[in-house]
Amino acid sequence: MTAVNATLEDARLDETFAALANSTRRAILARLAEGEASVNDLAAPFELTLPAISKHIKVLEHAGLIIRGRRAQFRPCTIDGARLAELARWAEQYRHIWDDRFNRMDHYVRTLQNTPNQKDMTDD
Amino acid sequence: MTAVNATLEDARLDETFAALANSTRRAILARLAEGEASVNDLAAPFELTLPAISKHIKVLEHAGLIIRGRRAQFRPCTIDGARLAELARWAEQYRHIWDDRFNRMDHYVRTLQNTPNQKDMTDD
DNA sequence: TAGTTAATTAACATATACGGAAAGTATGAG
DNA sequence: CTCATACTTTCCGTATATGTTAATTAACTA
Repeated sequence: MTAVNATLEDARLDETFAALANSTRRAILARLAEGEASVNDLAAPFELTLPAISKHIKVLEHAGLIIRGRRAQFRPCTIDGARLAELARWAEQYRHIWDDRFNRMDHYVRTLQNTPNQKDMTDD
Repeated sequence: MTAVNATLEDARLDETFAALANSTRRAILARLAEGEASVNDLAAPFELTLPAISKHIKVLEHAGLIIRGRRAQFRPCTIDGARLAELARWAEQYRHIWDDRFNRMDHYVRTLQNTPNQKDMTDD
């Protein structure tokens, strides 16, 4: 049930992960973490053409990772943390896999659940 | 300089994010967080064919998110937390963007340093 | 108005992703 | 050896991603 139906959050995570699966876009995001920047500002460090950067920015915007403004002929970009927060929460859900302290706690909880003092396991 | 050269970690993050940019693969990972499973076990909840699942598993394995064993004709899959930890660390780097407490601290530090957050864009 | 700057869109080439069907491999069981 | 089970690989179609160059739009500037 849960595994076959794609939820709204699934679709959003698809887009977030896909947007971040490119080092140019991650570098753009890193730059925007230091503050607002124009498309030309963002393009400067790269060996790519402006249209290429423009498209990367479009991907980041569509994924909700950045917000775009207007000032004269400039389209200033700002980072938006909401999707990054969602991503961090997603990763945190696996903390017990990679964090030894949580790993031990997880094992402790499992041990408690297997104690024959509980009613709910229908073992026979 | 930093922005144009792709590092080893960049390539690894590319692969990690790309592997996770698919809800089927994330669901497989979620299942494996509960413990080891065979390919058929993993395929059961989906409406996809076995070859499709097999390929998804291959992507997860190549991205280093899971490890595969051998037991008779079974190829049991296990989750590996290293890349997820790397991902969590990557996201944490942006915590000051989305966490208000850190945001205020960030602002306080900037104020102390008297460092302007933005470049001058000749507003008037 | 003509020109400059900022950025996007269009058209195109190439590569990769994702899915199915069919065939192939590997191990265990009779 | 033969069959069943558990997967993987190959082939193929379709869709999306990433980059280029050339053309276009939008807004300021002289």
